[in-house]
Amino acid sequence: MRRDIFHAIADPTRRAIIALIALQAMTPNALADNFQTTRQAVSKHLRVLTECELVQQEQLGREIYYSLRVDRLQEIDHWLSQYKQLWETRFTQLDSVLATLKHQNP
Amino acid sequence: MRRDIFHAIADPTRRAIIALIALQAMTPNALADNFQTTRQAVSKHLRVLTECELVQQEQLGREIYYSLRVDRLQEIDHWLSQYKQLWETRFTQLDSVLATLKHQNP
DNA sequence: TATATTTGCAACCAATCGGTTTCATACTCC
DNA sequence: GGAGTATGAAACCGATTGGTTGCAAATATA
Repeated sequence: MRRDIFHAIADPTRRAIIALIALQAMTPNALADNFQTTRQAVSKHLRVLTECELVQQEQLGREIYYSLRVDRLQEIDHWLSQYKQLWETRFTQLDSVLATLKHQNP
Repeated sequence: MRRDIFHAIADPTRRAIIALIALQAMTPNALADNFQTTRQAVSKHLRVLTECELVQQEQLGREIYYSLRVDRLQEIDHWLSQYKQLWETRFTQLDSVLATLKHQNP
C-alpha cells in the first residue's frame, strides 16, 4: 500500500478535509456533513490521512476530534523547494541554478 | 478522468520523471533507461504529465524532447501557501492567522 | 438496564491505475 | 525504396481506489 503524503493529497475530498480541519478540529460526523458521501467514506479518508500522519486524533467521550498536523505539509514544501529556485530565478542565472540542482540530485 | 496536478505528482515514477527533465529535456527512450519499466509505461506517465500541462514537448526529427514547465508547480505552492503561515507562525499569533485563513476560505 | 449515538472495521463493488504486449505511424539512414 | 529507430495508441490484465452497506464496540442518556 502506497501511503505517502503525495498520495494523500491527491484526492480532492481529502484536500477538502484538510482545509476544514486546518481551521478547527472536527469529528468524522461533522466532517461528513460537508460532503455528499457517507460518513464511512470520510472515515476511510481519515484513515489514509492518519496513516501518513497528516492528522492527529483527540478522543473526547465517544467523539474523536481530528485536527491537521500542519508541520507534515512541510514535506511537500521541501520537495517543491528544489524546483522553486527554477521558477523564481531569472533566465540569466538559470545555468548556475541547474548546476546546483544537479549537484543536489546526483 | 481526474487529471489535476495533485494526481500527477502522486506517482513516484512521475516525480522521478519530473526530477530528470527539470535538469534537461529528455526523450521518452532516454527517460525509460532510468527506470525498470517499459518505454510505453514511461510514455503513459508523460501523457498524464502532458494532460495537466506539467511538461512541454519539442519535436526534433523523430525524437520528442520533454521538458518541465516549472511554472506549473506554482499551483502546488499556491495551495501550500494557505497552510504555510500556520506552520511558520508562533503559537501566540495563531488565532489571528486562523481568522485570516477562515476569511480566505468562506 | 435499555436505548440511542458515535465511531471503526470488514466485505463487497465498479472504476481507475500502472503496467505489459502488440501494432501503426513517422522519421533517418543506407 | 527498404531497413532500422523513435514514438504514440489500443487492448488487455492484476492491483488499488473510493465508494457503499452492514455490523460490532464503546460511550452517553433515558
